[in-house]
Amino acid sequence: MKRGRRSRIRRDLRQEILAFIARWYRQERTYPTVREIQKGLKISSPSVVDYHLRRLEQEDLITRVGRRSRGIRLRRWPDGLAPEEDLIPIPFLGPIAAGEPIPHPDAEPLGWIRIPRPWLADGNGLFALRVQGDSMIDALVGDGDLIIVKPAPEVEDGEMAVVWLTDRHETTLKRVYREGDRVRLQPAHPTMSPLYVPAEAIRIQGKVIQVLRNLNGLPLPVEP
Amino acid sequence: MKRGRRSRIRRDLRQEILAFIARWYRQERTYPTVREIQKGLKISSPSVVDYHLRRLEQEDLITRVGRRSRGIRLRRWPDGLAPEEDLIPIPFLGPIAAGEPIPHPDAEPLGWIRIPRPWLADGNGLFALRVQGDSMIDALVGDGDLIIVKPAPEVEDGEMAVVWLTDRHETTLKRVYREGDRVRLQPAHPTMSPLYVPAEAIRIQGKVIQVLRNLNGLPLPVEP
DNA sequence: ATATTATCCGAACATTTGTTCCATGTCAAG
DNA sequence: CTTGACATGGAACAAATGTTCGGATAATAT
Repeated sequence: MKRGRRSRIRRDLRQEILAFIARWYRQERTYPTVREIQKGLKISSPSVVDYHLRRLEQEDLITRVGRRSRGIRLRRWPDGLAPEEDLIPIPFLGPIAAGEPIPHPDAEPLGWIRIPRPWLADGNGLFALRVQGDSMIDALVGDGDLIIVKPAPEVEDGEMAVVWLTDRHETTLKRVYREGDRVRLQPAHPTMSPLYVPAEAIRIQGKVIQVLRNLNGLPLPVEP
Repeated sequence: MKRGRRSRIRRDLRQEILAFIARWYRQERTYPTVREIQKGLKISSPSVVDYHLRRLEQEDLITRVGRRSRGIRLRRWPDGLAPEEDLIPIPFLGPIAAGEPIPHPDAEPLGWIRIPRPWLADGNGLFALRVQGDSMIDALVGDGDLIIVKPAPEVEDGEMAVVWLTDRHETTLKRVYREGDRVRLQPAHPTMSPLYVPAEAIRIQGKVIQVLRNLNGLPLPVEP
């Protein structure tokens, strides 16, 4: 057995291989062969690749189907390398009614609703709530509507916000305008008159960035 | 050369192969090998498959990448075998304002908006309109909202419909209730009072099955 | 009928690809 | 240092896969 100079052990070769598979899939929409991985990562022998693939399989990160060519399948996507999804899952945190504060954003989601990516500038941190009752009707939000909320302690003047009124123990949706030491809460409905409250009597919970409503009976589906 | 009994020529074998590739891809998310096609369609020799694959390539229905295994790629999906898309394109027909009738459903679309499949019972025949102005505000539909409409000459009692008022030359959204020879048009807003008109003074244009609203400035994107 | 074209068939060849074997090297713990 | 787990290297085998070739048959045009 010949032995040239050994290259040093690559401590994270396993992760490199995983990432390579993911990148390959993203570009080619198919999985690489053992030898394509070998060449792509300049590994000296297919047996090394095979060795790591077995390990990855033990760790449940990939599966291999039989002896078929290109039989590698990713079970989990390495961070940041998941293929671009068209639909972004937003956690659904439950109903929201006038008399109750909104659920904590980190609460265990009751389900997920998937929103087309182009509809959202950034899906991060968003959550969805189902509106109960007509209390937000002057924000043009009716019973059963689904709202997508971005948590935020403050909002720009004029933005539609989820507001918790500390003294009334009420949640509402209003456009918020700061006016000195008080705040004007303006309904979306043009003929409704605004509400003025002291600045310390409200807590901004977040911005409403989207309202979704289905009219034909069934509400927008939330997947478990 | 031996010669057993020949099987009759399969006149549409080429199409069968194409369909087989599509089915295989739908299920496996990868492309079949020549011999997998051969076995799947009970073809006597891989050369027959190869022969048809060349033809399909000439017809620009598939591509083949080099000598790589599983190197077939579909260029067009045979009818009815396209993979299930998560997003259904709905034609966007333009703005709708109080004073104008809605565009004809068959009009040339100005763009497309893609709606998640689970949100729609059936995407067939639907179209999207952008609401202009506040004239439909008592249906909880505001300026800039996008509505998804299913064309229909009639609606069930209580359904939200796009209604053309023939004498006023106005388009509105209302819930429709038949009451003898007149019709009650009920706003979605609970405090607004209904409008009563003679049955012949309205034209039902369709049902509103969805309302979509983006609050953070940008309207829901319509792709050209 | 004859000619022409399209299709099929079996076999074999040439690569590609998955897999195994065994020797050897690397590294950290004891 | 010794040990053991982990990792690498080279080679070869076996199976799979893509491809070619010559000839046959079937369908269609002339």
